[in-house]
Amino acid sequence: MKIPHSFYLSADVVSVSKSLLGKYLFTCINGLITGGYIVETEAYNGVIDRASHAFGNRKTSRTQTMFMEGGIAYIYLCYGIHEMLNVVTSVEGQPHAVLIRAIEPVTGIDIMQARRNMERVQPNITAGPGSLAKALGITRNLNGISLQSDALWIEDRGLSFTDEQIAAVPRIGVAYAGQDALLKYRFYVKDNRYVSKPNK
DNA sequence: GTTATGATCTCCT
DNA sequence: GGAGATCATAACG
Repeated sequence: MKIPHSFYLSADVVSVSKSLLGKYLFTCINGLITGGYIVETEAYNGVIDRASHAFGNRKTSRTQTMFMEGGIAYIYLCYGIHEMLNVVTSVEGQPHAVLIRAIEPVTGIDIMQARRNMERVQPNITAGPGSLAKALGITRNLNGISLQSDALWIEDRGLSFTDEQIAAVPRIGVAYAGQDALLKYRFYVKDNRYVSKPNK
């Protein structure tokens, strides 16, 4: 059921980002399984992408996870508050990653609701990378974990979308990246309630 | 050692 | 529509 390791070794992070739409993402934290299918992603295209932490081949203790072989998770803290989940792709030495921005919840919705302190289930329970990580119980101690593990993994259950159902637009929150901020590296399923709203 | 800032979200007006 | 939260990271001295 888990997507094979070879899937993540593709050199084309943009097409992997697109392919991940409709795939099922799960976590098992403290024995609690939560997950759903991915409806929004963004591609971070290695050393030539100004929006990427690894731009210019910048190797630091934080970014070393991105330089490892694909098929693992890159998780980091942003704005001092939010954990972000990325899927590392391509071969060792190529710091490509896909930011998972939103899922449509399927499994363990009550658990996600409790983690988010929400009285009612609303679409924004898993819309946006920070919310998504919180709902799934993802923290930095999962940084570098294999996607073949039993704590964090992605499955293919046969769901997929056509090009007409997928929108490609510029990424969110990367205005500092100059020209690269214009690249259409954000992909989402049109008309899905769980896609994050652009914050402005 | 110090400082500026961010792949964001929530609450307030 | 806008500001505050809150801290690891990276660049600089």
